[in-house]
Parts: sequence; C-alpha cells; structure tokens
Amino acid sequence: MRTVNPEEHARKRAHILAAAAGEFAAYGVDGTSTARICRAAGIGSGTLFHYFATKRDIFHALFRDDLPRNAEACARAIARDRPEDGIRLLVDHLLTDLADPLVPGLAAAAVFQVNRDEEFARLIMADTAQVRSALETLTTRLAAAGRPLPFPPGRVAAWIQGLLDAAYLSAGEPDFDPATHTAELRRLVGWLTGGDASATPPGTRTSPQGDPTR
Amino acid sequence: MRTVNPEEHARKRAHILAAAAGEFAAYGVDGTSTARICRAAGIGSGTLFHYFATKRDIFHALFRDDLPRNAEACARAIARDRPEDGIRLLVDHLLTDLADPLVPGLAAAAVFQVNRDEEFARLIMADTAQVRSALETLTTRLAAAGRPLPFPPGRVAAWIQGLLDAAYLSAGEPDFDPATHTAELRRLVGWLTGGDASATPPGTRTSPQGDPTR
DNA sequence: CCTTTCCTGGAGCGCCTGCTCTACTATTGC
DNA sequence: GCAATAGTAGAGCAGGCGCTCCAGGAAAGG
Repeated sequence: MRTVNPEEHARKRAHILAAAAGEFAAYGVDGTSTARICRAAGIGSGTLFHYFATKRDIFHALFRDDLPRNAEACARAIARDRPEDGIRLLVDHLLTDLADPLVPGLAAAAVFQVNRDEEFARLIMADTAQVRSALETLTTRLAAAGRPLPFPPGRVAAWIQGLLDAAYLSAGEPDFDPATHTAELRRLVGWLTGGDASATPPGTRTSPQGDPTR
Repeated sequence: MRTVNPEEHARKRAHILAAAAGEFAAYGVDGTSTARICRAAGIGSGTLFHYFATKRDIFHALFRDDLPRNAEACARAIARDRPEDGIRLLVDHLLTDLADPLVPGLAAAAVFQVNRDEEFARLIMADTAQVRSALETLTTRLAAAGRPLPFPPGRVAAWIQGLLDAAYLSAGEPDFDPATHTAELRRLVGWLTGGDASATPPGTRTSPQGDPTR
C-alpha cells in the first residue's frame, strides 16, 4: 500500500492555483488555455488534471478557498459589542487584498463568470449572502440604537457591499491609490451608517487623510 | 457602376449589432462564436465579415456608437447655469439604460474586456475621461461656490462615476430595483456634492422615494 | 441591354482547444 | 524486496474556432 501525503498534495495544489491565478487575471478564464497554466506552473497536463477535474474547477477553487476565512470574519464582526466596530472590522477585512496587483484582473474575471457560469454564481452568491447577512445584522442594530440611517438597514448593507465590489474593480484604474480610496470609502460608510461624517470640517477638502471614524 | 446605399447599409449593420449584443451579453466575447452571431442575426458568415472586420470589432462598435451621444450630454451638462443641475442631468443620462435587461451582461463583458483588450480599453478610457472631465468641472464650480464637498472636486467626480459603474454591474442581482437604486444613488450623489441630503428627515428611512434634489 | 460593384451564403482551411490515455517513475506499507 | 498506488510528462484526439474565399444573385449607372 501507499497512502497519500495530504500536506504535499496541498502544497502542490496551492502552487498550481497560484500560477493559474496569474494567468486568469491576465487573460480571463476563456482566454487562458490549460496548456498555458501548465507552462506557468511548470507541469504537464497530466499533472494538472490529476489535481483538478476541469479548467473551470481551478477557477472555482481559487474563490472557494476564501469562503471559510470570510465566514470567520463575519462571525468576529457580529460578536463585537458596538455595531460600528463590527462594520469597520468587516470592511477592513474585505479590503485586505486591495493592493494586490492581481486583484483587478481576477475581480473582472469573477464578475464576468458570475453572469455566465451558474455553478460559480452560486458559489459567489453564498459568500455574498453571508457578508450581506452580517452587515444587515449590524446595520439593524445601529438603527435600533437610534442612528439615523439614510436608507433601510438592508439597503445600507447592500450599498456598503456595492462600494466594496466597486473598489476592487476600480483598483485597475491608472491613478488608483489604495490608501486614498480606503480612507474615502470609510468616510462614505460613515455617512451610510448615520455617523457624523457628514459634518465636513473646513480644510478637509484637500486632505486625503484624516478620517476620525473608529 | 453601382453606388452603395448608406441608409440600408446602416440598417443592416444595426441589425447585426443588436443580435450580437444579445449574444455577447449572454456568453461574453470569447464565449460567443461568430457562427452564433450569424445564426442570431439570420445571416451567413460572409455577410458578417462584410460589415465587420473581426469579432472584436463588432464588440467595439457596440460601445463606440455611444460615444457621440455621451459627448453631447456632457456638453449640455456643462452649459447649465447651476452646477448641481448639470450633475443631475449627467447622472440621469448615464442611468438611462439601467433597466435594459442586456445591461448587466454587457457591462460585465465590458469590464472584462477593458482588462484584456488594449484597444477597447482606450475606447472606454476616452469615454470615461470625457465624463470625468465634465463632472470635475461641475464639482469644481460647486466648491468655488462654497459648497462643503467631502473630498476634493476630482475625487468627488471619481466617486460619482464609480457609483454609476457599480450600478450597472449590480443591475444583475436578483432583487435589483432600478427605481429604488436610482433614488438612493441620487441621495449619495447629493451627499458627495455637499448638498443637504445628510439631514435625514424622520420617516425617510423606509421610503424609497422622496429625493428633493433638483 | 450590359457592366460594374455590392451583397450574400456557405464550404472549407489551418489552428488551437480541453481533456484523455498511456507509459513510466517515486514513494509508501508490509 | 515486493506489491500497490500516487504522481508525472506528454503524445494525441475529436471538435470547435475565427476567418477566407468563392461563386453567384441583386441592384444601380450608362
């Protein structure tokens, strides 16, 4: 008998995934041939299809692996005493990879794939629903505490999520600055959650920093 | 001799473009074969390539045709006396097609293509820059008039544009309602332009309408 | 009428695709 | 050391691709 070494297996799998991520980000799913992934990973096609059933499966795995981490972040956010802290925590977590150069390409490929590939759509939907639910719980708590939200709690949650998605897509623009964008996004979230961010102190107009929300 | 009939030519071209738009929205550029476009348009491949040089060219034409209309809208917006009217005009113009069922698919395909196809990226960039410039002119005028913008005028313009893009992408979500989304977006734009939208009157929290900005 | 050009469908070409299959080596348990 | 199986490379296959090319119908000018 010979048993499988799960650790080595996972390492090799991750190696292939990393190589595939670069190709998918650059050329998309349809635009990336399996031969290209093999070349990038330095393996033969036999090896590739030993680890993954289909090309689509590779792309799915790239996002499926993030699901548990997001679930954990949601749980931590809800556990916070002050809802605004939870929202801040969740927003920060979801913005972690904003500076990753692969992100815009992968985000574009993902948005595209959601409209095309039903199985992938369900995968992403599960993740989205999870985050949405957490955000809605938190915004509902804010509303219950008397915060004057501009929209119903569910809609506020939807907008926060929309802003996050938009951030990842705009990360590919030529003069994109993650720090500025993050700061401004927090400001917008502050307004959406009924914070005092609407009171604009004079002089802030030209300063990219200076967000007192915490 | 025989002369070309430009009117008939344009009609046929538009017919092919309409058919292609449906296919591109459903399957993307790579996922749509030229044979499929031919079938959808009820023509042979000879005809298709008589009107368009390449498959990519068909996709480009789909967006290139909108450029002059957007330019005109920008000009009209800048010509307005009150900058907030101009912004409102431009935002409304850019949200015209939000209810079109093809829009989410085409937007996804476009976002994807921008990251892949350099020529298409330049095409979209030209359109984006044009709108951005108009918005920035208007927000700068607002700032000069003493309006307390939350960010520098250029950044406010960028955010308005980002919100518009996000709207088109989220238009594919299951419970998307164009009217609600538009109303809320105008509210956000109101805040971004230093309007009084931040003062939340009680009872607005559950009302999807009621935006007094004009 | 004839000529010229536009317009058209579809056969077909060369190429590339995702994936399978086979032959082989490396590593494990006994 | 032996058997069993995990892991690997790459040739090869069937099918689909974008696009070309050609033969002929349709329509305009003279």
